[in-house]
Amino acid sequence: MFQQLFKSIQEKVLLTQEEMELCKTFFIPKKLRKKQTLLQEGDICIYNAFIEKGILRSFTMDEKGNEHIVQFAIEGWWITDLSSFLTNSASVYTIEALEDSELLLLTTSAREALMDKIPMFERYQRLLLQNAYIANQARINSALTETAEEKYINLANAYPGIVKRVPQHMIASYLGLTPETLSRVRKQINNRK
Amino acid sequence: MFQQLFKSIQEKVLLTQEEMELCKTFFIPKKLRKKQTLLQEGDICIYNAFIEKGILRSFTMDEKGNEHIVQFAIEGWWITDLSSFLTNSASVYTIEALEDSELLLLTTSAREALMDKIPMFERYQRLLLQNAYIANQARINSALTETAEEKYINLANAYPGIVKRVPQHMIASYLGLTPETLSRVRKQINNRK
DNA sequence: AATTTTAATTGATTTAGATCAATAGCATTT
DNA sequence: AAATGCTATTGATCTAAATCAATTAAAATT
Repeated sequence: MFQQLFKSIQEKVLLTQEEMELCKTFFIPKKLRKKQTLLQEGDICIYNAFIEKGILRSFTMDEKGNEHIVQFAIEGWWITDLSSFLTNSASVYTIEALEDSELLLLTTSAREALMDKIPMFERYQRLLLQNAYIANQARINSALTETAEEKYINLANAYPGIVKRVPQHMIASYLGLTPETLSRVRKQINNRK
Repeated sequence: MFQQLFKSIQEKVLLTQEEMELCKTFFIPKKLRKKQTLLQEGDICIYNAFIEKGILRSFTMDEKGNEHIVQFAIEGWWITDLSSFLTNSASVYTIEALEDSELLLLTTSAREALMDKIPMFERYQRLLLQNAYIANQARINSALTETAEEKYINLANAYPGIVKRVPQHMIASYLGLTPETLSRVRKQINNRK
């Protein structure tokens, strides 16, 4: 149940055996079936979720009913609406399982208690945030500078696991393209090969 | 010299008088005149910069010579190329002063030493990263969902200080628009008033 | 296996914003 | 105050991607 989590932690910091045991007590295991949600838009996000197995997405819905995917997350990654989670404000995102998934949930208070009791856990959280920050900067830069085709090719190279696992129209949504445009982009790429 | 920095820190965590004195010894003061750079694309970013006074931007240059502004930062904010800073890799961004500016610089090793000696400084860094992460998520969502006009109006509301202080074509660049488009968007908004 | 639902493709048309080009408005420098 | 270099505006045209619409393909459900 905790394999992926401790693998993720140990890649970044060193915990003692006792700290790892203590750590376990703060998480709430949770299974989600495909299409079930961890968070509904408008609700307050009370969990920071680590994914042991499966894949989830977070997305917004605009006035016209179009979904915009803000994040995908697979095994070994964390997902939450950080803004809602940290400030107890209504969430603008919905978080949904795209496959049957197994999660380890951390409430705000459990997260803070863990960081107070295990300083290396706070470091782990900071290192995760640093990586997420870098990834988001790269995504902003991509949105500002790349064509539809470049966006798709770069995503497929950087995260082949996600592109293979997720319906194509969701990849389009993540890239800020329509499904039709992504279909044509892919056709173009194949024609050239 | 350290007013803004300690104001920023104290908004997030509590340091003792001794910790604050210790803290000061790790920073390198630096003045930049308008148009001078803190970092050139291709160089390794060895500083994390806190801005006591002034305003800076980080940007990339594409093959056609177009600049794309990734970040603005004013008094009380931090700026760096986090990816280059943390991994000692060549920077893809240039960081430049838009006005005469006063900075406090932290090298990688100084930052790590500070975090080891003052746990609350690590917490401060984590809290900064959390806010930056939330802001970047919002910006990604904006790029995916908003029209040119919405992007401009929302930026002007969220950061009036920056929009007033920076040339219009740089605001356009930050929003992923051409200067011509932003000029027309502004005209439209004014015509309606 | 048949039916319903959901996803992807293809074509025709539209549109938001980009590009190209010229002009006008400011600041700075001489 | 003339000249130089930025900055913003305005108009004409172009284009990448969106939208609308229909068809085909693949999953999921009965």
